[in-house]
Amino acid sequence: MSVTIKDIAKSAGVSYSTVSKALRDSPLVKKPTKDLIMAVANELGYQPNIAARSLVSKKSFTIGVVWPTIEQTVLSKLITTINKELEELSYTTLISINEVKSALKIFSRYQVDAILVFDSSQSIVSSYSDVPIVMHGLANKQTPYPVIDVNRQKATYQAAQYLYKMGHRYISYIGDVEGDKLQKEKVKGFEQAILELELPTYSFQKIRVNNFEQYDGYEAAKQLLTLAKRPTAILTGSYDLARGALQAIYESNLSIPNDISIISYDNFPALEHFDIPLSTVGVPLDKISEKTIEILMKVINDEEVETKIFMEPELKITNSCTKIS
Amino acid sequence: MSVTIKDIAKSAGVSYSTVSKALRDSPLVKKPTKDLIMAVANELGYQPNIAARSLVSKKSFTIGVVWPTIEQTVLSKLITTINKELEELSYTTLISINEVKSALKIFSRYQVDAILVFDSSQSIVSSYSDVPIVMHGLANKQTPYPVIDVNRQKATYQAAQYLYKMGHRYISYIGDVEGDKLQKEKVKGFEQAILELELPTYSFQKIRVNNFEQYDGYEAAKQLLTLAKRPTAILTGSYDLARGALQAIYESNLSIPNDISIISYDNFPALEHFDIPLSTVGVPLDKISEKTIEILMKVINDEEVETKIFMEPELKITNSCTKIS
DNA sequence: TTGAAAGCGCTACCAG
DNA sequence: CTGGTAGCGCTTTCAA
Repeated sequence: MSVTIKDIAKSAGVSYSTVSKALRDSPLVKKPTKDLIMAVANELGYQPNIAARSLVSKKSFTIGVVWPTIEQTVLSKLITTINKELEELSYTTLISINEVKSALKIFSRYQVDAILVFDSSQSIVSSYSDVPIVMHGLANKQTPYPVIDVNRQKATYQAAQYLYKMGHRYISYIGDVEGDKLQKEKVKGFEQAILELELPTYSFQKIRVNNFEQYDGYEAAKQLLTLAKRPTAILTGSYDLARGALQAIYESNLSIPNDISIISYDNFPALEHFDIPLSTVGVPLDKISEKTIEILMKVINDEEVETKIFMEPELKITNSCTKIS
Repeated sequence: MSVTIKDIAKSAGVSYSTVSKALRDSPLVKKPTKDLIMAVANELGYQPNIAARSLVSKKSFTIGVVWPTIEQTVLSKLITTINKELEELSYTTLISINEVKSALKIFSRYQVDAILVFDSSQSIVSSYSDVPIVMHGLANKQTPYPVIDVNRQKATYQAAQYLYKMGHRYISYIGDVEGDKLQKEKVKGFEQAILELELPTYSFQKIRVNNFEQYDGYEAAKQLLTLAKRPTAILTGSYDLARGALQAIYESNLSIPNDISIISYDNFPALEHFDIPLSTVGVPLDKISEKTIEILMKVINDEEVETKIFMEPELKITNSCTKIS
């Protein structure tokens, strides 16, 4: 059997309610008593039983994260960041990779304080019990819980517009053109730019990739670079695709940005270790994470919170883009 | 408040101990009563409180998985598989991405039935409380808990020997030569083959890569293929590296296996969608998963279990290898 | 400042 | 077969 507060009480010669208070650092316990109890607890290797604690206090200081698609590494960075920040707020993060419905059930049974759902499949989430839910995904529907969404369309739109303003007229988009709604939004933004700029559609190009690995970006870019009229600028749908594209460009002995400009969707701080820092557009990872924590804390404390939270992308231009005449 | 068995009892007009029994499908409750209770529970959207349940029954039917390195996608496949199999045994899997020590603390506080640790850093894990631990990693030290290890050295050794037997005398290894112990084991197996075969060391080659992405394999293979005396066979340290290498080979207009043979370390069922199926060596994913579940169930049921479990690699040869004269 | 006691939601045992 | 009741480990009144 593991050691309980009763064991500590016996060992320290106090009542077990005093132990409980001491361990919670209550001001109702005298310093010496507290110290003694702490010492004994330490020595015995005491670990509080969360089950018992949350049973009475109705608080578990735990956030459940529903992440059915661990294969998607993009999220791993965000989840790691969120995990770290929650830890600093003395919250524990537990992750389930089950499908949304069953993961929700698990977490509600565990009486976590809140559930954070990552789900691009946009399935309707009906809440079990009364555990508050926060979701990452598309905020297009009316939901009973807050959804944090990133304005992907605006991001690619912004990037395309910027490239246009810099004089580019042959711009290619590399991304998952036939993908899920999240991906389609990015394509939409690109297309919107075409429309508004009233440019001939042939001057824009979409290259389809099947997934988001570096290699796909490499292949797509290679294909582009052999065109008779090769693009003067490339916009990629993800960081990994950009990495592949960069490689293809270097291999073709083209230089960035003189021969070709490049901007990538995604915005997290891993993007620095290139010869030329990559221009990016998207919501910075730390801002998403910060907002997520903020919303989580709000729902936990029963504060009012909007159900649709759109985050604005930021365009970060570096030397990977240049003006052409 | 969420609904409890007392609410159900009131609604169904029975005692709450009967409800408890009915929900656990006990034979001590008559079918009609059971049906009634089930119906009411369903209607009320009842979710059992795990905290309360495990508090009294000392069983949580939950396995805690410690996975501090989510970035490593190789593991994501294995963990997904294990998760699925545990689900079928009606066990719940909860994942923590915190560092080993703090994750162990969390899970022991949650009174999970067992903790599964994935840790290549080989840090010594001291058990909190009495939750049994099963580890994936290096089984070289004496530990108080079972460690499941894969004989990586034997795997690469086997592969190199096989290639030798097929007449190859110029064999290159692509992998993380300076990596952690897990990676070094693979290198060791390769080197062991060189030694035992008493071949001049120059006929073997190790190409160092920094991480395990497809692109690294691509680059490494490219480098190899431009050598004056290019290898007739390549052994890669991972699936992703192999994919990159394949690409480089195709681009050089070489054909597999006529111009070059290739074997990859890693052994899971994603390897089929190549033009030529890849030869592999390693412990099949499903066998690792199966063994893991077996050990977990044993430690949960307090059965005796060895502390060092070595799994034997399997060499699967396909058309990606051929004999040369 | 400390201790005693109630009770969180549930299981398990015993009585009927 | 069903109901009553003790108690899991803990927090939180209320008394002392």
